Amino acid sequence: MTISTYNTRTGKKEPLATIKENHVNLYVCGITVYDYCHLGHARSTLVFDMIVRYLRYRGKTVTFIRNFTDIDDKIIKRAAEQNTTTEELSNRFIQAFHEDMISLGNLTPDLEPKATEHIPEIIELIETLMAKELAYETEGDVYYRVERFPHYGALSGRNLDDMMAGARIAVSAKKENPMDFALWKSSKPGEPTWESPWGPGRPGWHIECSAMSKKYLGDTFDIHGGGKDLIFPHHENEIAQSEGASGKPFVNTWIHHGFVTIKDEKMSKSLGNFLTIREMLERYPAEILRLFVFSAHYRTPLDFTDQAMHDAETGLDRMYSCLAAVAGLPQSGSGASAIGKKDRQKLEKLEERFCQALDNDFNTAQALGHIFDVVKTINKITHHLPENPGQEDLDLLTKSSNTLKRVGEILGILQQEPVAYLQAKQQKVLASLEISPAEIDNLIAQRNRARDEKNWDRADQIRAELLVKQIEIKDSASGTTWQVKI
RNA sequence: GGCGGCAUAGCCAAGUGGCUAAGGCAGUGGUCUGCAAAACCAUUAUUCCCCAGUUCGACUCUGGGUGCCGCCUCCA
Repeated sequence: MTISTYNTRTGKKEPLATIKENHVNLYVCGITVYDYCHLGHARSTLVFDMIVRYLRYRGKTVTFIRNFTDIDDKIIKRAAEQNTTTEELSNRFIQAFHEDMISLGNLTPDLEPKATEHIPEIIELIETLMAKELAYETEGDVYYRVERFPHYGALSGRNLDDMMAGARIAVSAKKENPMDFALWKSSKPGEPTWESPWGPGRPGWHIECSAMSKKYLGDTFDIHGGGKDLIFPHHENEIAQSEGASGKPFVNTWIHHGFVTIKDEKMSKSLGNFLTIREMLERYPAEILRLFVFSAHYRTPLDFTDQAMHDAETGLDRMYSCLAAVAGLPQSGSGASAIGKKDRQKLEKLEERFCQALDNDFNTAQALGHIFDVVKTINKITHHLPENPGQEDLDLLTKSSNTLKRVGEILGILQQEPVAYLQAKQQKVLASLEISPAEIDNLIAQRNRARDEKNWDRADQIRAELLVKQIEIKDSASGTTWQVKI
């Protein structure tokens, strides 16, 4: 089995070929740190978290780099507004980002380089471009000469003439061509600056990714990722910079994920229709958010609704209930096997089917379908298990439950103790209710007395009373149990 | 205007040139129960936006149309 990925560069799904066998060098564009991250950023980190986990699961070693852009116009502006330094501001939001990552349960990249810590590398790269006449200096600014780079626009499928026709580019007298972009910007008084051959200034937006990826991964590496909105101009410009300087191919595989939308509109800072990760996690546990994000393929838009979150939550409860049921089975039995061939196969093939789905361009939606399919099968089996089950069947159920947890780990779900998960959930809701367990037990005792007297009206009345307070009761041969209605 | 993507049941969402069009949520009928709940069983798209073409055969390929979204300015 080979892993195939959709490559933006070629526009096709293709087998993932790496430069070094069984090693993947991955560079993901991180955030510009001037504010809290929203759900769209969360999707980005979750998607690459899953990809890294899966590649490692499939036996590859992965060098995972995600940068911080900690100097740019927005940071300068925001710092001025808050009467602080760009350094303080960016450090504050890097810290916030790290907190968010921990809350989301994401792995930490192997390296999280910052632009401001790579100024010498950036200057060196610009000097190379200057020497090749791919860049020019005007009044302390340095621009990239896009007309000199023959493949400019190849990644995003545009050409310079079309883009100029679009004419949405602010024409600057300093530029030879309106499409030329800044590599180095001269600084205004009061702005953070670094010394350079072109005078005091700071790097442009795109150059740090070229400089840092080169430093840590070399001129050519395996996968470069980010949101679809980075294809143009950010990644296009990175290619122009890196390939212009090195003369070698920059990246073999480009992976771009889709946006999170609200009411089918892109969630973005400029539209103001965003929900920060923090706000989100106050409302829903991270595991539910992960399930929601992975319920759609990473390249399609993902529309956020409370209904969708509710669906994810119900689905997760279903998975944990299934795991809890298996955990509650006896350890041993001496009966005959009762699991049919078809069901047995379904359970045994889970891992294989899960991998097939993820091999196919990380199709998490399909993979989750297989998980639910197995959950359904396990539920069916446990429900029909005879009083003295077969040892073989018990072993298969335990094994399947472990497989569920193992594949769940790739998505960052199902890692809690199932019984504890369900209890914690009950308790959380219970804490917000206006009834104590003692009161509930008291009412159930009263109801059971009524039932013994066959006073069904009274019994039903108590049950209805409890239900109003979100308490559901279950009568069974071994007594009455209750749970919070979720 | 240029470039790209999407359109599958009430909602969400996979998928394939021909075998039953996954799965989740919601709904309905049944088993169980004093009645319920939970769980389980069954059931819910003769059909995949519309039109034309290619093909023995298309939802899947080609062309056209419609609608929605994104990028072209900062953006994950």
